Amino acid sequence: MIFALRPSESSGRPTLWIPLVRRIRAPFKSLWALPGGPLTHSESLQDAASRNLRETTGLAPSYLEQLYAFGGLHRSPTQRIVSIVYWALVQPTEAALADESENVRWFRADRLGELAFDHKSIIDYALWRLRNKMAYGSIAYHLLGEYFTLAQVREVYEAVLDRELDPANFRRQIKATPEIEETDDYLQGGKHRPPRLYRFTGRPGLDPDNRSTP
Amino acid sequence: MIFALRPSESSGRPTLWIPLVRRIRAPFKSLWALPGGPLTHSESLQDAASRNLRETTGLAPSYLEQLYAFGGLHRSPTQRIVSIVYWALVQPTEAALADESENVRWFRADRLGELAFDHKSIIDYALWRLRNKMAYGSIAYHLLGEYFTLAQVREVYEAVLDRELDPANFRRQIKATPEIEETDDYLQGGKHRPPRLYRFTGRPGLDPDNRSTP
DNA sequence: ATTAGTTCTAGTCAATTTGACTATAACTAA
DNA sequence: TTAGTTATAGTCAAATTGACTAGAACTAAT
Repeated sequence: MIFALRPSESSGRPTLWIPLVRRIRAPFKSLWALPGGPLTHSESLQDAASRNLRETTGLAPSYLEQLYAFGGLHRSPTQRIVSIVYWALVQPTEAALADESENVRWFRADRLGELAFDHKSIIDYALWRLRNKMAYGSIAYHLLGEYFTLAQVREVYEAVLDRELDPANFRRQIKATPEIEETDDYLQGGKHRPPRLYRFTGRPGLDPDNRSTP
Repeated sequence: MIFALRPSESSGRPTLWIPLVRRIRAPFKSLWALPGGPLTHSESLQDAASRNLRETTGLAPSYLEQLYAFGGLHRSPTQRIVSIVYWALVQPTEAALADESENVRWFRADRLGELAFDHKSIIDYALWRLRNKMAYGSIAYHLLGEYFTLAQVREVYEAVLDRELDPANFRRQIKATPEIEETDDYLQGGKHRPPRLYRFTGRPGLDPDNRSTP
């Protein structure tokens, strides 16, 4: 499952979106579902997740982490399926490259209708995890490009946590984290005072199993 | 994998221990390994973890949570194995019931020799997660019995975080959490002033997949 | 050119939390 | 009765947080 920022149609402020694929066969034919597919014998879990994302949506996300292994008995009406779910955060430039078609479309993460299987509850769990990671951790930057303004970081927090934050206090906290590096550049072209650009220098926080194909 | 508190042989203070089973066949014959076994078609992941624990160690832990799904290509020299690992915290009364034998023995979690497969690194990852959960969250109480003193809680924190904590300040923080309930009883039989007993009223924090066999 | 409007940014100040420490209460063992 | 030890409450300064003020720096309208 993939999270990316896109401007909301109504307010224009950035909100969370995820791409879904339409099922073309039973069960749940023509319902929307998370992209995915089987694990082969010659790839690690993470490699399989990457490959499935690429094949279904064309995306190659920079941040990919294991979410959870779902293995309830009745997740699929036809057979017993164990899904080891990965989640990705993609930067706006990456997200723009996603193939969109009749059977692949982006949806607002907080406005989903009925989905195939238990995918709705999987997404709800991922949203909960995302909010938790955001509260303590440096994950927001993977939804932004290499350079960003502090106001953009704040908008990410506001979108995910769904509440407004005081700009001055937020800036003070972010500037106190050593992983955020001030650059000498400013974002030009805005309507008001040009904000300074910053850069994230931290590392993604590797998964324990991340040693992919050696 | 199972964590329990036991007094250290040297200092007598409580430390983390885990039970391991000796492998009786190749690969890694006669090395110690985490208990585990295959998933059958008719049980959820959590049920399978419970059953495997019961069959190998006789334990029925009250706290059981998914740790991570390990799926690297070379975890086993003979075949490709995906392990969905669960971890449990057991109370001292439960831990005392564990079958110990020639092929099942308890080890100090921080003093392990060579283990079968990648089980050493799995345990290291679990220890890291345990420390993280301990720092923010109410997980320590699952290593204690129903009633406990604040000094016992502090000893759990000290064992897991591996540093000493100021008794007075620790007490202040714990007493500020609403999930800790003061009782009218005191622990008798100690050598000094009898400490008050407390009770944990919070819930285990359910897994997303916890709806076991319906 | 001036002004109004907006965002960016730095700073103040009180309230809250944290860390280090002191003091007293309550028990056991000598 | 006293010494020793743990339990518990409290103090105080340092650090952090939340609410707020104010000036700086830009664009767009007049």
